[in-house]
Amino acid sequence: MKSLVVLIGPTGVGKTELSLNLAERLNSPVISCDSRQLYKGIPIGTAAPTREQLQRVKHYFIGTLDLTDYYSASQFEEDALALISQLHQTHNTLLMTGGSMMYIDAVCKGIDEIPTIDENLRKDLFELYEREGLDPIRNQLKLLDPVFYNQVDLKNYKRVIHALEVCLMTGKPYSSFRTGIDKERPFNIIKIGLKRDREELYERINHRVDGMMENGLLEEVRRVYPLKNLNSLNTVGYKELFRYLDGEWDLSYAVEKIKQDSRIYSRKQMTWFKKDEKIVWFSPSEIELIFKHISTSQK
RNA sequence: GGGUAGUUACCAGAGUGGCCAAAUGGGGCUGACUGUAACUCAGCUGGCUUACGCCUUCGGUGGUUCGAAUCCAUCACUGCCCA
Repeated sequence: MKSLVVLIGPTGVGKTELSLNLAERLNSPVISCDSRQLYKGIPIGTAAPTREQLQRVKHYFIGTLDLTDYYSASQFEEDALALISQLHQTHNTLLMTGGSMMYIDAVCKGIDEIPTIDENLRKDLFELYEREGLDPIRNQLKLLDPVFYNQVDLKNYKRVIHALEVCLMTGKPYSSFRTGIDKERPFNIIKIGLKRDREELYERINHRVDGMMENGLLEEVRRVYPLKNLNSLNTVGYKELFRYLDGEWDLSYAVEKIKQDSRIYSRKQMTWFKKDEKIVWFSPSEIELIFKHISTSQK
């Protein structure tokens, strides 16, 4: 049976460095599972692997998309499964790593088949929302999909709009696409979680942000500033510095906000991961111990 | 030394006699989340309690009052102005 080892953890916990060690031991490339490192041109703020790290181990899904490209968890599911299947021909065990919760689940559990939404329809609905608020959208959804209407958080405009998009696009209720059934994968999945004390994690995040600034994050943000409204740049590290460039915030405040938003993001990740009972959690020292055992048993 | 404004929960800041455990914002915490997900959204945030509720708070102390964060006296501290 082929396997996929998935290294999971919140932002800043140290996945990248550990993934290199693991990949070398497993003799596997690294399949990145990060919804932002996927994009070209934003390596500093997304803490993408460095050039040296990329040379050390072959990586997939790093810097492969343009910021203007449309992408989604569902597409990642498709792309990742195709890659995994191909790599499994030559590798028994593969390593995937990343913190994008939904992308991980898309690969491990699958996402229901839903047609991709037409760009214009999405735009029209969003404009309707901006113009008249959520009420007309809610009302249409209530008509077209009363089941989902009763399930959604009706204040969450993204979920509400998306559900309506699907209804209008397909002529069927959104809820009819939602099976809630996990897909079977033709390989064994091992989930390893890297954990750290919150205080330590926060410290690492804060330091990492300072390091990003020293490494030219502001320049990187300036370069993509003209594209600031793209979803790909609705991202911690960018949205805050955009506000600095807009003249709304001063620089030190924006940097503090990056740290704060990163901490919040790491917490949201943990909330999501906590529900996943398949994850086996290790602290860095426990991982070190395991590595030591592996290396002695190999001698 | 004189005058004046102030001292409210983690922070900022409303509240000027009962409807006050005390608006609001920030921060913090907890959670939801199957196609734009580093998105988007929600709840909690004095203590005990599942809850009804009870208890301790609005700089300190002492008063007035049926009743005080709110009124009075006094002490302490802080800002500003004058010496």
